[in-house]
Amino acid sequence: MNGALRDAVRERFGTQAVADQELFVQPATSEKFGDLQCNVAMPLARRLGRAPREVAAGLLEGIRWPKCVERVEIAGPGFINIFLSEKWLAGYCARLLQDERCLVPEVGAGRVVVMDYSSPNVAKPMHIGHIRSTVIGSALDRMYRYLGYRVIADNHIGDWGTQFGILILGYRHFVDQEALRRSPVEELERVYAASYAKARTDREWMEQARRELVKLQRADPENLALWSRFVQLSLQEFERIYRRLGVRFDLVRGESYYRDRLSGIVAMLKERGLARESEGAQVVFLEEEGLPPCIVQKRDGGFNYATTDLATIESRIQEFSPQKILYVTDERQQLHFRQIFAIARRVGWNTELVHVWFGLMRLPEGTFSTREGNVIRLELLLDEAERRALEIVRQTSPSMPEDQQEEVARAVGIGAVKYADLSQNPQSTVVFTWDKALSLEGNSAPYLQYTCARIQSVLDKYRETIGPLPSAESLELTHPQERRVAVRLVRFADVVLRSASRYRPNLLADYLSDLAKEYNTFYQNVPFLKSEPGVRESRINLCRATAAVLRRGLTLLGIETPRRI
RNA sequence: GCGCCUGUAGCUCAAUUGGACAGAGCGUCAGCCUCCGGAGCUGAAGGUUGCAGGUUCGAUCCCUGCCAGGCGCACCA
Repeated sequence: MNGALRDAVRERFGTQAVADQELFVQPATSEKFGDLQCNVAMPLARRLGRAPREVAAGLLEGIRWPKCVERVEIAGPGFINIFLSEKWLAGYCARLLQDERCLVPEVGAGRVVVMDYSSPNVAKPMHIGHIRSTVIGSALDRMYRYLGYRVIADNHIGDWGTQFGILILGYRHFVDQEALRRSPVEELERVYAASYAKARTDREWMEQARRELVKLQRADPENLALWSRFVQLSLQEFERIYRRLGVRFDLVRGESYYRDRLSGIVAMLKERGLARESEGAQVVFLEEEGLPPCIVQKRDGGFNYATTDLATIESRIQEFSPQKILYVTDERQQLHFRQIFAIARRVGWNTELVHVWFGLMRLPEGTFSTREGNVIRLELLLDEAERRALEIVRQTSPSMPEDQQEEVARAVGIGAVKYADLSQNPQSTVVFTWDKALSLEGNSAPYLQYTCARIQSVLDKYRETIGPLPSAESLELTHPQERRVAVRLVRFADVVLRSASRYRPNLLADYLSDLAKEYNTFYQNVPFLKSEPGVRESRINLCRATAAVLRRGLTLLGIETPRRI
């Protein structure tokens, strides 16, 4: 359809008239304006100095529409309203029902994208601040994979750096082995905090920590063994959380993985005249880009995160030749990545680098920090989510066996936590409250899961009382509400594409809740199991198609859909 | 001081990057047949999109200036 319009524009107004990327058709803003609309006539009219309606009329004259178009109207100042053929809509839903992929095209086939998300620090428990990167990153990961991209999800954990000197020293003096066995990461964090506090007032202690760090960097066996143990303990705990969240990485390469490349990066930057000495450090100046200078080697000869990130890019390009590398981090790193990307461009690395940033998570009383002691551990949040969900499941499904209740509570609770984050614009700041994070009503995961379970139940009932599910071909739209559902099903593929290409899972979440709402209206107001044979089968198929899209959509967001909830 | 972001219904959030009378959920109010799962459905009330200008057929969106808040700005990541 876009093609037909674009061709018509080119033919009548010249090839320069519109850019390739320009959006031509979009969902209509109201159903009285049809199913789709095209607004291209108005900007075009301005450029041509003609009346918009006249341009629209000229555009439509003799245009060769695809067969899905029933009729077209010009309205208002020059809107082109497109009405889809009912028969085509029904046919599309029938095809969607028979297609494993819900007719979502594999636009990413043959393309590679590296994704960098979650990335917690070793020796610190994951807290609620980590959830956005993990959940948003994981949703984008799933969407890109589904679109046919080869995705390499790399958990770039903070496992190297100055903090390990302090930690090793603290470990030697303060560790409580019993506590370490009980709750390893919690204990490591305590040890680190104690050592850090001492270092701030005690110069000698600070100096010792620095020596421990140097020993580690020179591969002293004892310190290396300790470091490696800290990493292992932390990874085990992270893994436990990832399992609960259904998050999986292809690689877990911490910063340490790139440590042997760091001096090479700096040497390369110097050689190309990009880095030069300033105040004892090696610095890349980025005046042309309007950015502040970026330090790539400290005065003491040590490297910092900028160096590591550059080395990481180099390594990823060499190993995977990705078209794109995605970083999902909070907004505070915007400047840092703009610097890194600018340097990468100067070096000549032409992989597309994208910083997908999201707003900070805060508490009502302000920013949280380890030092303030007001962090909320991620595991605690997940526990609470499941607990609240279980309470409700027990109320609403008292006859369900206990282990199934728990299983449902898990899916619902975790789903609610994820959905709370995924359903809003990533870039907005989140003020954390328990009730918001664990919302189980309104526009929430359980509403969508409930809708899926209801459809499942309808299908079960059909098989029980009528027979095997009907052939997928029989699908007709005989009620206006069916049409509303069908129009939305048709949009699914576009929504997935748009949501992925704009790095906005909330666009998909919005769509799913809209679809579920239309379906529930249908469910509530239009009989189907009790309607006449024929119509009944058609409506059952519409239910099935809806379920397929809801399930697929939720899976892309990383949310489970239990058969019953 | 410079830069990035945010400000939308009482509350929590949308709005397909300039489109048609700004939409949902929660809360409030009024309803839903011995009927497929009531975690549901139908309806009502609720708005000067922070403020003031500008650009044009048209602005929550773009430009300028204010106000309020968040974040960042050379050796932490």
